[in-house]
Amino acid sequence: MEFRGRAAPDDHESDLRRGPWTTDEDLLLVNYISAHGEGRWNSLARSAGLRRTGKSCRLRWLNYLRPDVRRGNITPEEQLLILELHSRLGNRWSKIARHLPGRTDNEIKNYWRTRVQKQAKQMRCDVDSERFADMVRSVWMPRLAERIREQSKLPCSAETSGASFETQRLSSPPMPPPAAAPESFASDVDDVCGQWMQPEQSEWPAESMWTVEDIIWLQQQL
DNA sequence: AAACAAGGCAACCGCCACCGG
DNA sequence: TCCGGTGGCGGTTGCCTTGTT
Repeated sequence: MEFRGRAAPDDHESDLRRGPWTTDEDLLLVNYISAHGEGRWNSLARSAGLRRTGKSCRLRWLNYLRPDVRRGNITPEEQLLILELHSRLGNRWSKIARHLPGRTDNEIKNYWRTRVQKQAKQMRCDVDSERFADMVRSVWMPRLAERIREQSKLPCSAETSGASFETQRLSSPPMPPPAAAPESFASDVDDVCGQWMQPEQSEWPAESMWTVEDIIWLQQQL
């Protein structure tokens, strides 16, 4: 993947580079960490011959170069989990990320700030409002769970479905019906909800860490 | 085809907590 | 106790891509 994001010239004052990482820098960092391990980021940066701050190296490694980083679409299960955890933890992105193996706090934060806040905006309400939180709990999350369950019932091909989907326990009780929502608002949700989940439909995940039951259990812990 | 707007996301910034000397 | 170094975290920025006019 090519590099994007803020571009900045070399920092001539401190001889430190900023901005997008080059392939060579990535290689230096990966090779150094595979040989010596991670940690002590400032000295690591110097020892590896990188003209970067320790912070920059750490961020690059954690968010991009780490071998177990998952990239690509946030799956519906992950969406549901993010909504669930955010309702309990708020903007504690790193804590949320710990429940989604391979996802970084940065990625989850970006997801929230782009996708979720966009939907809140379309519904003309504040993303931090109780009204939006209610709608997420009572409409979007049950719908996501329903969609996940529907997808899991589809015939599974080797290409499109991983083993964890096939082994999902489908005898879980149905989700409780959504709580009553103001009618006009609910119709807004109908419009928006489809758009929200649409991008994921064409690329169903090859595997999922969480079953529907896991997520329902999480909801019941509320 | 060109211009413009909006979205996505990598990377940076500032603050804070922790730790060892 | 103080202080500097380090790492973690949430918020923000700004470039590139994609969609729209």
